[in-house]
Amino acid sequence: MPRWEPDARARLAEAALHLFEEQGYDATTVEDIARRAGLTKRTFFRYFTDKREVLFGGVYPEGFVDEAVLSAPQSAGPLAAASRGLGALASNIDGQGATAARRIRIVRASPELWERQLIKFTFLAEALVKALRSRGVDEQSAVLAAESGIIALRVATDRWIRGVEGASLRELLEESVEELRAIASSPS
Amino acid sequence: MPRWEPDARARLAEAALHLFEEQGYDATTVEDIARRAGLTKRTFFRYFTDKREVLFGGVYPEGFVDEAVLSAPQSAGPLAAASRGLGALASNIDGQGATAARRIRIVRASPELWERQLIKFTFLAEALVKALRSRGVDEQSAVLAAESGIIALRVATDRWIRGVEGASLRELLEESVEELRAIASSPS
DNA sequence: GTCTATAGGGCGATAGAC
DNA sequence: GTCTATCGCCCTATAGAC
Repeated sequence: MPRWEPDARARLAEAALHLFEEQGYDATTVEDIARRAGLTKRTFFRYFTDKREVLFGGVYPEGFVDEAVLSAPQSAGPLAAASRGLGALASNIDGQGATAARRIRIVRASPELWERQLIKFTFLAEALVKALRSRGVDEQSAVLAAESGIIALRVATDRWIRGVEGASLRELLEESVEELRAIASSPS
Repeated sequence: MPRWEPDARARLAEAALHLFEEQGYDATTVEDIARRAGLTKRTFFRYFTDKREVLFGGVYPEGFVDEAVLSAPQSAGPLAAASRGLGALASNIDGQGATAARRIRIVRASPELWERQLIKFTFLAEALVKALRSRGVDEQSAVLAAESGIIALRVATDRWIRGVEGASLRELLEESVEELRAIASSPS
């Protein structure tokens, strides 16, 4: 018998998800979360640097994109390569079942959490830029391609969350990227 | 004789700018700012909802974009119209002198402030989307054009802040938009 | 686990301006 | 008298230090 229940981190994350859904992010204190996970406030801050991180701390999407970007065909331009990377990420989210959608909905409901989400996108962009750079893309173009790709992902996520069509996030991403291309070649 | 010095809001903003530059955002408390402006902490929170807002609260860039977007020629596509709006904003920043650059540098130095900046970009995007919509652009395209334009502005701002070339933000924005168009038409 | 600094806000008191 | 900007006091929660 272990002295503590295992997976303190995961239990805290699940407790937070539940409480944020039930009573909202603001109305939930760190102590509430810790208690529900059978831990103390002090322990919460050992796992997460702040209250918001509990919704993001387990997810490191940067890991997925790297390989996918590098394995894109030589002929692929910067935006296509970036889309490859984001497509891998989208597939992963598609595979996570309902939890991912729950998380996203909570984040969208709170400005504070949305702020944090936006900065996470920045980290994702940095990872994409790094991968594109090692394909020989220049800095400026890499940043533009990475950030544009992420815009497409965000737009796709909007539609995915509303979820009327039942399409996968990955499919919706492809569509958004195509639309982005169309807009960028619209008359100036 | 008025009982209080006028312009409490502006005094607080200037005090914050000075102290953040001098000792950093984290090391500066709201009380420090208030004291320097000859006010109390409580009054600070009458003007700004939180500590970060003191760097953003005076700036409402959304106002500029609307007219510029609507006055773009009929022939202009969504991205061109969005760029018009952002160009008006860039010109305004160019005209603000050194204060704008000081603000941007402080914001870039603190992750917390950068988070807030990102959410302000979201508001700007919403304003752009609204203007584009009233030009008859569909929702999806409007979001993509607005967000892409803002990406171009961000990239341009990076270069402007480094400021080696001495070019105006407006000029750098035009260049970034052209580069964005090139990337979006790169092979898939 | 306790102790402390700070953010942020609720409410009422104050002291001019009108 | 009313109106309004500021202040004072009190409180909770976050976050981190010891």
